[in-house]
Amino acid sequence: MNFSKALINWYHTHHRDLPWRHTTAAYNIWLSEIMLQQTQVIKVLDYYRNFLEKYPTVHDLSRASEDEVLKMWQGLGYYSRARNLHKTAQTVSENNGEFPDTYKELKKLKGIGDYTAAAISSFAFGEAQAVLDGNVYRVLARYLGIDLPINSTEGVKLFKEKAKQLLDKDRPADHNQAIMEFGALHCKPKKPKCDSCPLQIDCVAYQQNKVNELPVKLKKVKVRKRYLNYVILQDQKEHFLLQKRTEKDIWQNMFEFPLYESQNNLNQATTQSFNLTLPTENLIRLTDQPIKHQLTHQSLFVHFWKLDLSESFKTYPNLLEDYEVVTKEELLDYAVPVLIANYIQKHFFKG
DNA sequence: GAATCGTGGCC
DNA sequence: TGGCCAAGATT
Repeated sequence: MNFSKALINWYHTHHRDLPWRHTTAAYNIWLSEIMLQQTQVIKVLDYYRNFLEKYPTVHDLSRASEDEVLKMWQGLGYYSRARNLHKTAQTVSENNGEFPDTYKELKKLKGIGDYTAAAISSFAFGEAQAVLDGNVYRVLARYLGIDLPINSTEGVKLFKEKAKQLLDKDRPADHNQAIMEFGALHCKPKKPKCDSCPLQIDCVAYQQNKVNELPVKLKKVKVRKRYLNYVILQDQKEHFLLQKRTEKDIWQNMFEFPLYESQNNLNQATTQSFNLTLPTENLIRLTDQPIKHQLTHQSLFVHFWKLDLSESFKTYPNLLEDYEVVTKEELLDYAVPVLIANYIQKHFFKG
């Protein structure tokens, strides 16, 4: 039995029942694939359901505001996906709501790269394009015994060739689903189930006892440390200040409290530290130890501070130009990083 | 083309 | 615990 047939046979017996596998609608497939990028299936389920409920069609999504889409995406991470999703929804909506039906045209849309174009074109339109995601890299590296780093230029080129060669061009959708599911459930990163593997006999890594050494991946993660200070500014009317992150940085277009980024952990601060045009007053630090928040390339050490004004924010009109003034309840309507969402919950709603 | 973009679970 | 990993794309 050849590679693809063995995988498809395995898939018929072992695949998970996932909601986006019950449809060939390009909109649904696209939505699920964007969400699944660098994200585990289990985490996507709720978001996928919520999005489809709120935005049944691509037109509904296109008419939403980016702020609302980001709020819906909150917690899923890699927020550029949400911004690109929104942008592509508008592009497609203007095209009568019809997605391009070829790999080549799909790739022109924001947020759709090699993998996603292959996934949509094969799942929704039956085009013979081989997907190449983390699962496929792992399965192919082991099955073929390839030790070229999967994230090197040469490696990517070779794996693309191999994936294309092995694709069952008569059943591209089944083949793609099968190889990814097989990688996710059977040929796992750790403790792969080689003992019951349908590919065991032909698997180079298994035969050479190199399963745990493949795939090879270059690690080049230099993590930088950042020290963030957020001040929870409350006025006499129990209003709070938020601002939108607009720089090309983490959490672009999401909201946060007034921020002062320092060079080290801060023991004391004033309103001047935060560039706030208020009478200089010392702030009270709410956090004893900084909250550590780990991103892929950054370690964040975050302190929260507070200052209760005895006046209204309206006393300081220039503040209103730079910040959103919101009530405690309205804080929950803004898309904020998980770190801040957690602190809001803890500080305002659980004591 | 290397660097960058979140978050949570796992061991 | 800290590094690795998860249906990658963009610049």
